[in-house]
Amino acid sequence: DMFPYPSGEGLHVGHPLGFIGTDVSARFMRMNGFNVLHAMGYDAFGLPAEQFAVEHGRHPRETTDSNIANMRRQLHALGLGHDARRSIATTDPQYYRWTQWIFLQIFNAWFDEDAELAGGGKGRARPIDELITELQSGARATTNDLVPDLNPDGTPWSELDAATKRALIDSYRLAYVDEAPVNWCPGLGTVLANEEVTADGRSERGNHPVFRRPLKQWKLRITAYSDRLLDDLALLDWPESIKTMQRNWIGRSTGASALFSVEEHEGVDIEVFTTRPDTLFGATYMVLAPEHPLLDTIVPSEWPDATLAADFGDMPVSWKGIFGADELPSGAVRKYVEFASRKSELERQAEGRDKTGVFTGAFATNPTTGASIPIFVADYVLMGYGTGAIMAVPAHDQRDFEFAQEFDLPITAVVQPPDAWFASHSLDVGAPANEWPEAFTGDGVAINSTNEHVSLDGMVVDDAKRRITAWLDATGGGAPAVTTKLRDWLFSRQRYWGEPFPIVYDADDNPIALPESMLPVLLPEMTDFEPTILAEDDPRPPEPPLARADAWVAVELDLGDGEQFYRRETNTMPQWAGSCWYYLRYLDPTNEQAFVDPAVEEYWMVGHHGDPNSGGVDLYVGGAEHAVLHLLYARFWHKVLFDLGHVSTPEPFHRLFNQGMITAAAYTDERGMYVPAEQVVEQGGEYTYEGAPVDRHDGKMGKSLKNAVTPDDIYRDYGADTLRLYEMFMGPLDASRPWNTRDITGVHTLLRRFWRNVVDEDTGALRVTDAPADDETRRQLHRTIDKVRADMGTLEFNTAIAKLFELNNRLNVVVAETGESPLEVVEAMALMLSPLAPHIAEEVWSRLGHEGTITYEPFPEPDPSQLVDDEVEIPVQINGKVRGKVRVATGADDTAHEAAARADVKVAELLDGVEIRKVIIVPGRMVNFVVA
RNA sequence: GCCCGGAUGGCGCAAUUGGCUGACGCGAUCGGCUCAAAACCGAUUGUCCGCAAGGACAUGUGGGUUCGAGUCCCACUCCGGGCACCA
Repeated sequence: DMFPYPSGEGLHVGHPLGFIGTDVSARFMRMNGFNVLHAMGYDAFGLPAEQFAVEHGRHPRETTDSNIANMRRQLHALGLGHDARRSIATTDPQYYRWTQWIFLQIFNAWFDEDAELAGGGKGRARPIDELITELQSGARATTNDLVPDLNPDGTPWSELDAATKRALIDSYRLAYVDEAPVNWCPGLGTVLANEEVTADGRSERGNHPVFRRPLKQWKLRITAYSDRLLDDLALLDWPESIKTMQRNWIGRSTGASALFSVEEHEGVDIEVFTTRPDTLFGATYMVLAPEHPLLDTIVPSEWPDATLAADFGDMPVSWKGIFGADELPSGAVRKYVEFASRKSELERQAEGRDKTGVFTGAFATNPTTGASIPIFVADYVLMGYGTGAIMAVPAHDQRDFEFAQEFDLPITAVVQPPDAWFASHSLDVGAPANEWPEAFTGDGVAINSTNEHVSLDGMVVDDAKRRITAWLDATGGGAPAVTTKLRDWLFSRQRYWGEPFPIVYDADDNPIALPESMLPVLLPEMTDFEPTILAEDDPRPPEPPLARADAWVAVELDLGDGEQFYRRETNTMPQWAGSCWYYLRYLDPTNEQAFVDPAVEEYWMVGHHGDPNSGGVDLYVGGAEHAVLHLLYARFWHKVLFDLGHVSTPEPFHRLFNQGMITAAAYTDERGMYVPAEQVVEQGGEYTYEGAPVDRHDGKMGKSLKNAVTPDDIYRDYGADTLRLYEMFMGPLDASRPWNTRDITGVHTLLRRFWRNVVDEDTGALRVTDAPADDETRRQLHRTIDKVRADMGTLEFNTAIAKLFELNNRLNVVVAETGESPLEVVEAMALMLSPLAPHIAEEVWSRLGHEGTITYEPFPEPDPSQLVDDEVEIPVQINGKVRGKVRVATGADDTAHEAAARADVKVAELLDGVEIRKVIIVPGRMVNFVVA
């Protein structure tokens, strides 16, 4: 009858706040009658299987099951094991099958920008068959903005050849093969999505350098959904910071497009996007991205020294680029393009903002001024954003300003900065722009912006934008435009581990979807499944491990045209594919007829949280590190499934809660190297390691900082309940918290004292009485229930636990005085403790004589009559300083409050003989005398 | 550089959302129990002045609004996170 110490085995936990927080809130919700599906993360099973396999030189499939079993043991050790959880193994053939099935839905869909949405707005996915019908019937034009050169003349469908028809349809698909510059990471032997590359140009996993390289890869058309992904954030109960991150990542900008005609090339226009169309008159040159398709067209055979516009005088030598002044334009441009494409993101970063570029030899005409302006190619313009070309307005854009200084290009002010701006730069008011130290990007009045058709002069920026955009629109030289930073999602990886694509290629290299009946496509057994790691400068294309499985790659199938030979797609899907829909599979994990039964899906996903707007998972607890990865990708897949009628809510996760991480003190020596934290000695605020002083700072627990604390010792010495309770008591769940082992004794004491208030440890007998609690204890009990209930609902477990401490402290007093605990208090205590410390609560519950488990008992309800007091103590202030305290009856009027306050001896003394200017009374709160 | 958070005792953190700052826990100090230590139990614990009663000062810094500011406004400092040549 000693205190029970539930424990487990082999525990390694990186950041268990989320697991335990999820479990505690799930238990609480279930006790309140919610239906709870407890889905541990798809890859929450410790090491990702593939990484584990590579580190241990084993086949991933061998390791996954033991990996999951290991995680189960860990969860059990934390007291997280209970029957509501369901799990699915990522190796489950059914899971492969339905992931591939969803991919086929995406592949066989297109985005109709004009289709009405049920909830208002436009643009949704539709089956590709409907597109084909529209094309055949002529209801839809056969030109396609997605790939403009497929059928530029709009030749009718019936006159197109089969190859063009097929290419046209493929270009509409939400999943498509594209040859374009991608993030190539030789260190991992695979390509990566933009979201998986860090700001300093390295892979998020493994921290290897990443290079840009054109490769043929699968992409998903997430950009089609950028408006809805942005707008629907309003429906969600998510942390504002995550919403902001998604907004920034999608990066919608509004502005205008404008056409600049290329001189000497009849009918060739360069389209630019700008958020500052009001500065069009100040465009003194243009820049194309190194990958811009028009480069080939416009570069002349000779440098145009003779034809340079008068403004530029002799062409500066620097314009010919950094590879020698004797190059012809084509050579200079080609070498520059090569130079730019070979640079890694890391090198770009290291070079800072230094502007490089080459003059293409061609000129364009500024549509407002008619001036000839040179066209450059430079890598500060990115092909992936806007149109891959810009009009450069050096006076009002800092990047253009720096480039113009580097290359001696004219800088013309078309917005007048305020006088204060000139003053702050020690310039005379109205000084010409080529004397400025930086571009002026603020608001001001347009100048130098008049031609014979339009004038902006005198207008503020917003008015000028509207005016010039209207003029561009009217003349056909441009239009209002919206651009986003979001790019299509690069979806293929050169790894063994991952779902194979349900795609084969025919003799003409056309991708063909496998029929549903041929799913799942399983990975072949291979002995060598490691990715091909290439040197950074190796020109060979990356080879996926599956390409080496010859017998698997070549297949003979009947796909409608009789038996034919096909070649399987050898890339695999990224880890995100599975995590994009696992929450749906958890609803119905053993279903072999569908990825989820529609009735089951509707039961769990629709409107259980009382908010009809978004639906989806009621509460999703997870880390903020997935803000623009999993949480964006899953929203995208879910919306496609929604559009195609496979799920019934527009969003996957209604309420998102980001748990914090457990950090720990880490120490660095003089060289900045981490030293083992457990061997650091503290003495009088100074920290030393092997006698040498070290610096202390906080960091995420882990191997790299040498500061991991394994909870093994904690649950061995104190039990899993104590560990759970400690982690929930450390502070708010959404904040990262430093681990401090010695703080554990506090919560352990709470459990031990509660246990002793129920059980006599010497005899094992209950010390519980049916007699009612005294009035004060009972009032405190109901107040505690009220507060704990509220705090649990908002996931504020730390303050809920504080209240349980207080109630148990009261119980200590009662037991000390009477030798017994009132049953009503003990039962409520056990119930309130149950989500937080399930083992001890269950044990107490059972000892109290209850048959069933405490897990399904409803959470206690407060008695409202116990929550109100007859009297309340309030402070009496004089000039805002507390000078006394008085008791007033609940609901007393102002007069009674003032009378009570004046009756206080000390207050009366201080008020004696002074002029009272005003009396502020907040009933039930305070009385304040304002005196002279 | 831009966008989010945050800063309260020796420490982790509370504060009914403008109304008694520091709940609860850790640590520390003193005491009890003990041959002794651990465990356990009790008391004290924001700082300063004071024997005490009591008083003054205190929520990163400097201003402001208010009868009253940890909370609201303005300017700044530091810490954490995210983004970053996005036209």
